[in-house]
Amino acid sequence: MSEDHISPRAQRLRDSGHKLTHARLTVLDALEGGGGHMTSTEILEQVEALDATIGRASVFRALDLFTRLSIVRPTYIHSSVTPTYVLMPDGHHHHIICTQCSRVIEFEDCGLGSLTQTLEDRLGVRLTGHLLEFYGLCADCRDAPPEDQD
Amino acid sequence: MSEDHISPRAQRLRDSGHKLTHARLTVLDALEGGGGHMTSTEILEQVEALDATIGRASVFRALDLFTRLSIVRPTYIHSSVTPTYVLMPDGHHHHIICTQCSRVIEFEDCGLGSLTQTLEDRLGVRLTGHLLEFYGLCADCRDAPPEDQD
DNA sequence: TTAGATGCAAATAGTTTGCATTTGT
DNA sequence: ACAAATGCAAACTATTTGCATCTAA
Repeated sequence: MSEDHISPRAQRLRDSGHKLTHARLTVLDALEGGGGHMTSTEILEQVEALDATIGRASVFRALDLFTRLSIVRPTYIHSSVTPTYVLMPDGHHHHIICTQCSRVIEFEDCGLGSLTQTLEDRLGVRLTGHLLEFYGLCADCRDAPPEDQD
Repeated sequence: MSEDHISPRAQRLRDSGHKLTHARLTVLDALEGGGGHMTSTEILEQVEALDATIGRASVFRALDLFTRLSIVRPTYIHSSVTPTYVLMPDGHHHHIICTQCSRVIEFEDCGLGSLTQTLEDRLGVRLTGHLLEFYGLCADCRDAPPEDQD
C-alpha cells in the first residue's frame, strides 16, 4: 500500500514510527468525514460503512493511538457512556457546550499561545496541544424557560 | 436531615431546585475527599466505604446531575473506559496531562476572563464554567528516552 | 403530602483480550 | 523477513433501566 499523497495526519502517524495500515487510514477517513466531532459509536458505524471487514477492536486501538499522538481527543459532550472524539487540527480545539441542549458551538481564537509558552518555561514541560471547553447556555436555551428540556 | 452548615456545593444543589439527599451529599463528600480528580470507579468505592447502603445507580445519577450543574466535569486523563471526574471549584479547572506517563499537573491562572466575556458578547451565550487541558510531556518524560514506558 | 429520589438487580452497551493470521516496511 | 498490526469472538466492565419504596421539602 504505497500511496503517493499522504495526508498530514497520516504523515504524523508514519513519523511517529507507526505503520500506515488500512485500518488506521480508514479510521482517519471516518474521522475526517465526520466534521470533527464523532462519538465512538458513530466512528464504528462509519468505519463499517467504509469497509465492513475492519474489526471493532482495531478501531478502538486506532483511536487510542490517535489520542496518544494528539491527533484526536476524547471528551464528553453529553454525559453518556460514549465519548466524543474531536479532531485537533493544529493540536488544539475549542468549543462551548450547552448544558441544556448539548449543542456544541465551536470558536477559533483562544489566545493561549502566550500561556503555553509561560507554562513550558515555568514547569519545564513540552506542550503539544490543548483543548478548551466552555460550559453554559446557548443563546436559545438562555432565553428559554428554565424547564427541563434535555 | 436539616444541617446547619451547608457547603457551597450543597447550596448550589439546593439553589438549582434539587433535593439535598443523603446519597448526593455522600457523593459530594467522596469527591471532596478525593483531591479533585477521581475516576468513576474510585468514586464508587469511596461512596461504598462511606455508606455501603447507597446504590451504584444513585452514584451515577448524582454524577450526571453534578455534571449538568458544572460542579464536576468528566474527562479522560488516561484513555480508558472510566472517565475521571474533576471538581470545578469556581466553575473552572486547568491541568496538563502528560501523554507519556499520564501524570496530571494542575495550574491556577488561565487568564480566560476576558475571553469569556468576549464570547458571551459575541455569541449571545451565558457561560458558567470552563475546562482547559494541555497535552504534552512532563519534565521527566521530556528528558527520558523516547521508548514506550507507560 | 407528594413530586422527586432511591436501591435493587437485571439488562445493556461499550470496550478489551488472546491468539492465529496477515501486512507494512 | 519479521515485528507490528489485524480480525475474530468471547470475556469483561461500566453504566443504565424499571419499578416499588422512601424521603426531603
